[in-house]
Amino acid sequence: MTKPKTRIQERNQATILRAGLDVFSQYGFRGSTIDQVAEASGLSKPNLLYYFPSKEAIYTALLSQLLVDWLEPLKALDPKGDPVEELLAYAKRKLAMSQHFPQESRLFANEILQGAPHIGDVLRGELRELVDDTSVVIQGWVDAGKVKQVDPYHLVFSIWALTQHYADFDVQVRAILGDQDPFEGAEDYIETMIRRLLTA
Amino acid sequence: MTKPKTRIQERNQATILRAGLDVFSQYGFRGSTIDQVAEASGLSKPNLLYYFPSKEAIYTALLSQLLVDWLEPLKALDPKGDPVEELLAYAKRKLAMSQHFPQESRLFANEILQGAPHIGDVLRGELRELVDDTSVVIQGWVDAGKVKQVDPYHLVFSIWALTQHYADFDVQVRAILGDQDPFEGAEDYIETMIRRLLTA
DNA sequence: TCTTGGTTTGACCAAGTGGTCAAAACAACG
DNA sequence: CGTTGTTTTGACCACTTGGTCAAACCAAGA
Repeated sequence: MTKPKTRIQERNQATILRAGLDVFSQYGFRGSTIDQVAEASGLSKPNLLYYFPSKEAIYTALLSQLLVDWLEPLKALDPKGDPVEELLAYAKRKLAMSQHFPQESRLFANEILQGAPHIGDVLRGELRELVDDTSVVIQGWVDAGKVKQVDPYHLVFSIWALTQHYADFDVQVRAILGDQDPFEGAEDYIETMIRRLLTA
Repeated sequence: MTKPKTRIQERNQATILRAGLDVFSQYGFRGSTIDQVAEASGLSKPNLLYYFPSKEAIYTALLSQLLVDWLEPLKALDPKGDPVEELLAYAKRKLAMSQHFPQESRLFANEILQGAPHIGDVLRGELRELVDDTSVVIQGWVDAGKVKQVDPYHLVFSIWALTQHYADFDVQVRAILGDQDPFEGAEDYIETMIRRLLTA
């Protein structure tokens, strides 16, 4: 059994994780320093290392929490629901995550860009199984004639790509759109794209 | 006038840039070290610094070359061509770049993820103008009824997202697809997606 | 009050970092 | 061969980095 945490522990660990997310999501694991995280969290470096044993511990704590949130929406896809609406709901949920938790998206992107050294196993294990299962469901919809012919795997990839792009490439998107909010247009666009892709 | 380069300079600078691409594309600017680049290029660190004055000089040299290659395909879009075929050709070209030059794509992704500190000006300047121009062309096609109603900006974003995803998230895509080559399915999928989006 | 256990910090360390420099090694040409 | 300009390197430096540690601080209960 794990020992109960004091309120101070609870608060400081949360503070550190938030600060770590700020820093790691921007610079990646190697490009970030403990001092940056300490600075961002308002704690001294030794104090920070009192709550987490190492830089890596902060990073992996963030990543494992992230993976839970990340896989959850795909699990929520209901095989018995209306195919197009289910996939649309999934895409919208992913887009909302890009809008409201862009740092999580960028943290993930950084990890993948660097070759997924910390989560390669999860990708080849849990994630792969989950996408395999989802693909079976989608293929079922295709075979039943409920949606047009489409490769299930690449469909999933495309939803990821389209939605995460607005978080990961936020700077670029805003540089081009200027003052305009990207996410309004994005939601309509993605809905249109998916509907035209899947319905006759 | 710039002084002519010797053959050795030519060769070593090219070697260094290739090595720099390997390293920077994986770890980003801050996460990479001169020693890594030196190691990867087979040169000693002082020797490397004989050809480039600093780590940043290598990085910016790579970035500026990259930006040229990056913007070029969009410029090649022909307003007088067939709309769907033009956009398909653009997407395919971008996908081919993801396939054959994934490191360039990841270098760019890293730079953007970190907030584009070195190329923010280019994004807000040259890139924005280019996309503005392209959007006018696409909107013209829409108004002329040559393609279905679609937001030109988000259409461009979606082509970027779909194609670059296969380079930037290569590890993840391959973790899910296993031995299967991602790019075969990707090309068909993207073509289908764009056709269904744009044609009745 | 004193004690106890969690909390915070200044000082420190070894390794890694970007970068310099003088000297050595080399290439090319008269 | 000797000279001259280019290339390469070992040694070095100041600073940063991840991490340690003993000591100080503090909160709460006996």
